[in-house]
Amino acid sequence: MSDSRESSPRSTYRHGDLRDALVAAGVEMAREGGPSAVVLREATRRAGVSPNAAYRHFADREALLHAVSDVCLGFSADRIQAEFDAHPGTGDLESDARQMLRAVGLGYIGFAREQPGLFRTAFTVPDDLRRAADPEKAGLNGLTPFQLVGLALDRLVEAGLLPPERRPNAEFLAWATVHGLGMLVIDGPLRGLDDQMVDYATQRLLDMVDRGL
Amino acid sequence: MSDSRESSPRSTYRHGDLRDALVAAGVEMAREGGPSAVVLREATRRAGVSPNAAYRHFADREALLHAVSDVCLGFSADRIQAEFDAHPGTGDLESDARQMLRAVGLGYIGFAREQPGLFRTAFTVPDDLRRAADPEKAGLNGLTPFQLVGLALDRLVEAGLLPPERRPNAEFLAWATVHGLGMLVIDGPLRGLDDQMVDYATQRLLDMVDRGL
DNA sequence: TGTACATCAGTGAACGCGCGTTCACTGATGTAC
DNA sequence: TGTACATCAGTGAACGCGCGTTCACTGATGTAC
Repeated sequence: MSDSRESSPRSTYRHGDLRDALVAAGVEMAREGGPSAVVLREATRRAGVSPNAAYRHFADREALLHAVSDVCLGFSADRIQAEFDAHPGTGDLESDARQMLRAVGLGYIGFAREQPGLFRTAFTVPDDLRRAADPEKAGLNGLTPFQLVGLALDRLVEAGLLPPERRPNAEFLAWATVHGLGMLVIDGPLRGLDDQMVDYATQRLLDMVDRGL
Repeated sequence: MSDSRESSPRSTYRHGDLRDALVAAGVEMAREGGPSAVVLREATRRAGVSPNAAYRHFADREALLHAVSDVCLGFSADRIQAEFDAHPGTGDLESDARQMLRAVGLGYIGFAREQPGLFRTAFTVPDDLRRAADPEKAGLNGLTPFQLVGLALDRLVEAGLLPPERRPNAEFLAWATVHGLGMLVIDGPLRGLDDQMVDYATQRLLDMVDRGL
């Protein structure tokens, strides 16, 4: 303490929670530029740590990216949940079930539009690792987006609006639909579309799913 | 000719069609790794030319990527057209119209699965340029994928299967649907899915569109 | 309570790499006379 | 048909950059005695 050696303060030494700090930095980079913007060196820079320190916590860049991607997936689940909460049930089984599915779609596309970088990071996995859609990549409520869609579909079956024999794997259909619009709008040829037009397309898309499922 | 100076052969000098050679090289790179794999230096290398030679034909890397992307879009149109041709009309207006829309979907998803790199290059534009879906990014038949969807939808209207008031902008809906499945399957969380399962999901997705449009 | 020691999260420097882009240039080609 | 010349598609070398990753290390911390 009163030792007067010139050693620098080293306030960052023994960081405490470097792993989380790196992931948090990675998420910010993902927010700004999607998965390819998640750069290991930059993450350490933002965490105030030397580049190689990251290797204490991640095998390589890929491992960091996966961790970041999982967080993003959780965020998307939260966004969908928020849309649920904004549309409380009326008590009518049928309309509530349909509202719930719409809420999933709205939340999903909302997330894509509001956080395109995080969206792309959550839903495009890097080259080789093929992982299922299940581990603990959940939101605050403990559910993944995939499970939230499933929940909504279950309600539709309960309400008698979806024939039970069409229930299995129906997640893929609903999911693909909103995913496609999200992608086209944030990253594809539909980029120029103004907000109003996207709102409109979203509604019509959800109508189509409603009718077509 | 008989000049015995030691000057190297320079067979590549005055290339002849360097622009096309660079685009072709770019397409091959895109095929292997998507848009981010389209690397200017590598393109010149494959064309047997010095790196800066590219700047005679493209303002920068971005410009090359756009040219490559346009070619990919044309390829996708060709693939859709091939699916058309594989399902010749029976004469029945209704079923032909429906078959045609299905063919667009099948061709689109087929292209995504068979050529994921080209698919991603065709349908994800780089960061800033927001361009409409129209210039001469067409296939051999002179039509863009977007226009092909439109054609199929027009037939549905003619056949009385799609109410005219729902026709405007219906391209977005059909497009988003197949685009989403394509993306999820080649690049997203549905990557692990085996071919059979993807076929099945595709059919059900097209059923849904058929019913829901 | 004090001391010796093993652990291991961080440091600092360096590596090789491939990228996009710019520079001043050269020499094959097409055109005007 | 032959010659002078402008054009411009290519060369070759170099730049600065930021990346991922590896190396040998150091010193704060927790634990055993």
